[in-house]
Amino acid sequence: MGISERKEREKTEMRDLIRAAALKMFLEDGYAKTSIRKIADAIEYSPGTIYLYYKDKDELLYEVQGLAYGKLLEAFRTKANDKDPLKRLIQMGKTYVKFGLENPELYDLMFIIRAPNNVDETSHKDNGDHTYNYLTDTLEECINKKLLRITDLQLGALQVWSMCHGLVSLNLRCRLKVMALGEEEINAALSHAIENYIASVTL
Amino acid sequence: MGISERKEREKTEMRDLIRAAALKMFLEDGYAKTSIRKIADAIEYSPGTIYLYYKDKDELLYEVQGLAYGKLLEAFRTKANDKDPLKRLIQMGKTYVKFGLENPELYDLMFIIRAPNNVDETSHKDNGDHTYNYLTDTLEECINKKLLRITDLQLGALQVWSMCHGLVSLNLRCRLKVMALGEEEINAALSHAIENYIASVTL
DNA sequence: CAAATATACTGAATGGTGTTCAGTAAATGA
DNA sequence: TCATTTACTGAACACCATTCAGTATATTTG
Repeated sequence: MGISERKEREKTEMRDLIRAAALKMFLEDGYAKTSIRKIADAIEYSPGTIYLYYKDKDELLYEVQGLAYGKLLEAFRTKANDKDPLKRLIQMGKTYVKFGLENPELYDLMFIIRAPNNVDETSHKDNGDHTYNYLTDTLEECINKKLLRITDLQLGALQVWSMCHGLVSLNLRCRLKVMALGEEEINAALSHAIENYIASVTL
Repeated sequence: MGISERKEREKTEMRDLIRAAALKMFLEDGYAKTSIRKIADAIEYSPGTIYLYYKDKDELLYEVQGLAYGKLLEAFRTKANDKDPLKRLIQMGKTYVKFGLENPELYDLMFIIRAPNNVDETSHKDNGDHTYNYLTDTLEECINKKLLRITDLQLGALQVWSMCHGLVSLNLRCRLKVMALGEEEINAALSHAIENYIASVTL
């Protein structure tokens, strides 16, 4: 029976269509401002149809998060691949911050938005894990080669990630206003902060 | 004329009433889930009345942020006041993280929610500034006494704050799931991370 | 004191949101 | 050919922030 296979194909194609439209609109206008109605309009279907393919808006967010984690991983692979793990670590930090500042809406949905807690995890989790592992692998190499003041892998990863996320998210949410810096100065400060931090944990 | 003074008083009393109800409900249910209608219900006025005292929901958020910054400052003053600036810095870090984890909805509205950009700043800003200055003052003392690997005050403040905010916000948003730790372990990890970080920048 | 004005408040209405579901029309299977 | 399954629709539901004509009370003026 080729029919059921075709139906299967059409089903995943429809899911892809919805996901793609959602990604585009989430990127442009953000998750909150993108309504199911608008997505439905964009793909020329009725709002109800989307619910035949996705349980709710959260599940759609979850899928797009998977794509976004993949994009970040790709950025790491192309821009943070120095042989020297320490240099790679610095490249990673800068790539991460740059990624966040250049894709604010995407970063938002990846790490700032309240995560849906009603969705089963599949490929989404994989992409997230792979990206996180890219960090732990690099960090492990640094630790093994005794390049860092850091000795605990998990604790180190938590620190590096938190520092980078803190820099990006405080800036995206305009909470660095208290520092009374111009936009240029802020970007420079973020860059300096990440360099300076890695330097301070380097032996 | 005592009348206009009484009217003035009544006006600020009404603002206080609304602000207090909003604070309570924001704390319990979060900003997003607290509707103007619910606040109006709680104080037994109609929704329209709230708009006679606050321009919009954002302005209400802005006011409550002021209160929240004040609460954090109070926590610093009572729990992070060691004479030794280095010890004080560590106390501050721990106090900050504890504050965030114990008041998730408050922390949310202080540092994670999209800031309103349509509001004039007054006492809100003051509270935020004072809290930030508590950090820079402590850090400045550490730098002056040459206790830290940090030399630039602003850069140092940015780093310390970002690290703490990163730890809290990643955890509040359940993004530390990738680390596959239990709740107990996570809390310990956050505590360790902050200690370990300060230690690594200590001379 | 009475009339005019200013103030405080209401609640229905507007235009949005996510989500559901009875109904329809087309494709498939018997 | 007819019954059934499948895909889709769009109106309806219960919310949301915000506005504004209308009302009722309080104050000021003549």
